[in-house]
Amino acid sequence: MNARLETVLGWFRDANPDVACLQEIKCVNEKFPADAFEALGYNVAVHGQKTYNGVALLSKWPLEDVLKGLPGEEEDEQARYLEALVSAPSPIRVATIYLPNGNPVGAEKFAYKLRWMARLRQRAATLLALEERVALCGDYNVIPEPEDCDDPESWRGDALFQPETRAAFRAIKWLGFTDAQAAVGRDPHAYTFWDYQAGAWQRDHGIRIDHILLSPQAADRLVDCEPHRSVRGGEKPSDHVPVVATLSDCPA
DNA sequence: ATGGTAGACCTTCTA
Repeated sequence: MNARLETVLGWFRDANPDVACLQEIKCVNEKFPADAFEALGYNVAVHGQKTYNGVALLSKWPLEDVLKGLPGEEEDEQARYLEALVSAPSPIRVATIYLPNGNPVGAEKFAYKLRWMARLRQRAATLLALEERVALCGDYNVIPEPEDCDDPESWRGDALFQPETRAAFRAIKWLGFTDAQAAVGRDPHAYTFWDYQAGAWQRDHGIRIDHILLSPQAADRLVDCEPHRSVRGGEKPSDHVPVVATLSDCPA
């Protein structure tokens, strides 16, 4: 996060999002550059962790009902989930999600990924029952369909593309959520991540793993959703690009 | 061909 602060701030000045979800900030709360975002007019909530993981939620509207950590496993100390109510005139409850990578398949990390996804499904069901506008946003580390990657065969053995992983993602979606990028007709499978290695960006060997899931009340307001692909070719890029959803104030 | 890069950090782990 701090290594790429200028890159991120540049994107914020251009895109000017009302709400933003960050993942993999890789720092404790005290080291998150909250003042830089506050200077741009954002309210900041951070659930940080040293070296690994860490998530943050930024909003031009006040944040209420802040929940840090995904419920359901008391001994889980990895900072991968933060949720808050964005108290705009049309409020929306937003979660920033850094779902476990899960590699290698067959080891404890993969079991942890599947447990984490089961817990996310529980939380998602609880949120749906509120019948509010809800957006679950972030790095899901899930390639939902073969069309969401350049070469499905090369991902066959990877935790991001296992049948169990994809089924767990569908199970969350089928509770009643809309995959915002898939729902808008234009480029539904456009990639959101290109590895730093082996010229993945230059060869367009990308994958779509960053998702925005919307409750029915939020999906009713969906106008557009697209990854900001061009930033991947910029200075000091992340290996992920922002996925931006536009919601209207009134039902479409 | 199991390669290659990046970040935070205790010189290795995670992705």
